[in-house]
Amino acid sequence: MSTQKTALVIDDHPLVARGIAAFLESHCSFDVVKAVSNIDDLWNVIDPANPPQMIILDFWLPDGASLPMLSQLKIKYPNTLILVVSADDDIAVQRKVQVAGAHGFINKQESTVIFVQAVSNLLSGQTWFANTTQQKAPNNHSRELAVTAKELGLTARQGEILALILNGLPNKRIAQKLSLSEQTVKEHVSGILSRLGVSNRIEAITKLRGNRLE
Amino acid sequence: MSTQKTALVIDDHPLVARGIAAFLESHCSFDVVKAVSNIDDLWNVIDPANPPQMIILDFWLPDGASLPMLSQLKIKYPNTLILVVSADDDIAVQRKVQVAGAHGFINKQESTVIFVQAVSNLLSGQTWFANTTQQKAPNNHSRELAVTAKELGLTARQGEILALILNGLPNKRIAQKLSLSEQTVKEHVSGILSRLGVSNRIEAITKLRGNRLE
DNA sequence: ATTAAACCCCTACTTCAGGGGGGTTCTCAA
DNA sequence: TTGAGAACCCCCCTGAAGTAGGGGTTTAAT
Repeated sequence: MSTQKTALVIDDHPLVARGIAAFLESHCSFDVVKAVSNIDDLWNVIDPANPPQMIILDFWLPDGASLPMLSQLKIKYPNTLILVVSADDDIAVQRKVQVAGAHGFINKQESTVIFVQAVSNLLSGQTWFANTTQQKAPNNHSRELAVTAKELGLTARQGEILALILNGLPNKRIAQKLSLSEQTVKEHVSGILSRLGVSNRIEAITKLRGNRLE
Repeated sequence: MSTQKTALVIDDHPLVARGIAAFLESHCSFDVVKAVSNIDDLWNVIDPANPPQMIILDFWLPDGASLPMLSQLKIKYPNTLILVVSADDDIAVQRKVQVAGAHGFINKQESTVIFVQAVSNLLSGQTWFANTTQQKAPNNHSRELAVTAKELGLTARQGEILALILNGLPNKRIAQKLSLSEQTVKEHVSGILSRLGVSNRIEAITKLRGNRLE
């Protein structure tokens, strides 16, 4: 139980909070994800002796309460990762939460795959903030639920193999289908797994569950 | 598959859409809940021969596209229930969607319990609008569904373990979680696999993808 | 009282998955 | 020209997954 990975979602819309929590539980390797919609509830839900590994915080809480709350969270639970989500893509908002000490900022319009990547980045000790110079391009082109190999940072071959993995094929059958040696398939699989930040194909499947590839 | 109960969630924020979909799958009696974030995708996702029982539609889509879309949906799929959700509680919004033919309207700030009630009301043929001539029928039939119950020939323990398998947990962690020996878990896994007619857990996951265990 | 089924544990054993070494080509860019 | 990256192949090794034996308990039904 000391190894329980827990997270907490704060959003003033209960349905959204519960929904994101459910998503995190099924896609991001958390054991328990709680959801709160009321700012007062927040402090009751957190166990001071065992704070969550990560808090997903909606930026647009009533009365602009999110930034002060962020500061309080940083003080009380300095080891908790804080990922701020927002519905608007004003770069000023990101800068605000960044200086306030959040570990990551992500737009609600981002695809779920990007969201999963952001979460795993934070979990591995990195941060997640949009680069103000580039960005923009990838997600405007619609089709949010369909994921391309490029969006995942995969090569064409890797994307091809990932599609077969997601269909449940073992390496041997992938090799037959693509006329490759099984060893070569393993190489590609290893590349895919490390790129996705998972440790085996099952995690890859459950992580990308609900998304179509290509 | 003709008895599959499906729903569709439309929200321009992918995470919210997927989150609500996950919530519906786990808390309402739907077998499959799809999520789309792009208006163009909507028409591709719907199978005209087998439209979803219910569509959850975010009111604040870009360019005010929700009302025209609502009308189109009513024409093409008159039997599909439409529940509109919105972040603001302007009564005028509700009136608009009501005259446009929606079966229900609910605020995102409502508790999840209310949301579940609204969904089951619609499913039972009633409507759900605030402030009008309707009363909150308190849980007329609480058929807590059977989304994908163990009634696929699995014992209680097997269902419990299958749920963990579908979340991507390896045998060792399943054993820890249930305080069992790893070997015992393997026994149950073997039982599950032969019962489901698959040869390994990956096939089980891909076979049951989209279904949620209780 | 006996049987059956669900549950639990053990020792093997085989196969697969994934990581670690080696390599080889080919292409593209500095 | 050199170098980097992608795609391909091979061998070895660890560990997980799954099967097949062997035990055992409890509970419910016959």
